[in-house]
This record gives sequence, structure tokens and C-alpha cells, in this order.
Amino acid sequence: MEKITDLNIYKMLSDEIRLKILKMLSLKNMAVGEIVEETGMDQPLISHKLRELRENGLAASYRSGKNVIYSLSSESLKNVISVVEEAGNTVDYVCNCIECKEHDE
Amino acid sequence: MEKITDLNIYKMLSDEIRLKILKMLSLKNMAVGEIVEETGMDQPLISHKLRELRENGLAASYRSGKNVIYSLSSESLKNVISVVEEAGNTVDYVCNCIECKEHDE
DNA sequence: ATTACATATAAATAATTATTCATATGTAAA
DNA sequence: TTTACATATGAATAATTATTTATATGTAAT
Repeated sequence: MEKITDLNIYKMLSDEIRLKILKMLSLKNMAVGEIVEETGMDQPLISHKLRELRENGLAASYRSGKNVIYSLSSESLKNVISVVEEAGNTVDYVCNCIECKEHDE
Repeated sequence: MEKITDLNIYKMLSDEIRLKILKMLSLKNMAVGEIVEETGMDQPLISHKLRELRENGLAASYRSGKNVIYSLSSESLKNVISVVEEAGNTVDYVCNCIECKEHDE
């Protein structure tokens, strides 16, 4: 098992589908089928994304009958997600005010 | 100018060189030449990375004589960087304890 | 045991992103 | 006003990552 670096966390969060999955998992644990349904994406694609999240230590899973249930590996990820969302708003604000207007088309 | 989403922030942070640059800028403002020197990478490569950071609203720049000085666009990015670093440690810890050991080679 | 359901995997392809190389631009000094 | 220095850009290539397709595996119900 590799060391989990902040770089790896960012990489995992930098894909739209993986990010969506993580946000869903931050609300409740979910079976693969539910994730497939709620995202509307293909099952093998979701399975790949879940594997990446698992292998990079951001998600954990266990089997329950026919289903496999996924969860966030750590509560601290919820914190990451919300802090970055806030920062996104702040940066956006700063950018609109200071210099980005100059480059508008 | 595009809306800055949390996804874009993650994308910018998910490249080793860009992340290194952002961490450097979180300590002090720097001229391009200094960044090139301190990272040891090629000048055009750094210039490309800086452009990405600028265009995504994470960095700002101004000219000072022959030099161009870069800075973080927002203090809140420092917060993001440190929160994720912490989360990395936490996740790592959780993972080592709970389930990743099972998959060790 | 056979079938159906849920999930995982591997290999192939497609798409995106990073890096290099050559050169252009903009500023200041001689 | 030529030269040097600092940075930026564009086009070409290389490398990485995402997606699809086909199929395998594992569990449970009949």
C-alpha cells in the first residue's frame, strides 16, 4: 500500500465523476448500484472510479449480501470537500474584483 | 473569465509542479526566474504552469521591471493547502489501521 | 445445479494533459 | 539602436488518464 500524499488526494478529487461520488458518500454510505443509478454512468466506469478511490485510500468497502457498500475512509475528507468549496467561492470573488475583468471577452 | 469551481481548484492542485509552485507562493511572492531556479524545471514549462494557475484564478501576477512577480490570488488557498495536508495524514492513518494492511504485498 | 443479479476486471481505444523545442515579445542597459 | 535579459507563446510530441466493450467472478434464489 502506497503512502497517501496530499497530491494523491488532489488527483482523486480532480475528476468530475470521482468528486461527485465522494460528495455522495459524504452524505451516506451507498451500494455500487445506487451510485450507478444516481450518477447515470455506466457500471464498469463507476466500478473503475470506485477502485481508484479505494486504492488511494479515500473510500472503503464491504460486501453485504449481493451488494458492495462504499463509504468515505475518513470523516476528515468531508472537511476537505467543504473547505475547498468555500475557497472556490472566495477565489472567485477575488478574481472577479481584481484582475480577471480586464481579460473578459 | 470562467467560473472557478472546486473541481478546477482540485485540477490545478493535482499536478506536482503546480502544487509545488502554489506551496512556494503561499510562503512569499516570487519572480518567474526564482521559481524556475528553485524548482529546477525548464523555464517554458514553468511559464505554462503559471499561466494555467493564472487562467484558473489561483495566481495573480504583475510586472516589476524585467521581472514578473507571481502571488497567490487569495489567502484562502493557504487554508486549502494546509487542510488537505492534514487530511492526508488522517486518511493515511485510518488506512494503515483498518484495511489496507490486508492488501499489502 | 442452474439462473439471475451485483460487481469487478482486462484489454482496447479515445481523450486529455504534460512536456519539449523553437521562437517571439517586452523591458532595460550599454 | 543594438544587445542582453526575463518571460511568454505556439506547435509538435510524449505521456497519462478516462472510457468503452466484452467478459469474469461472486452471491443468492429457484
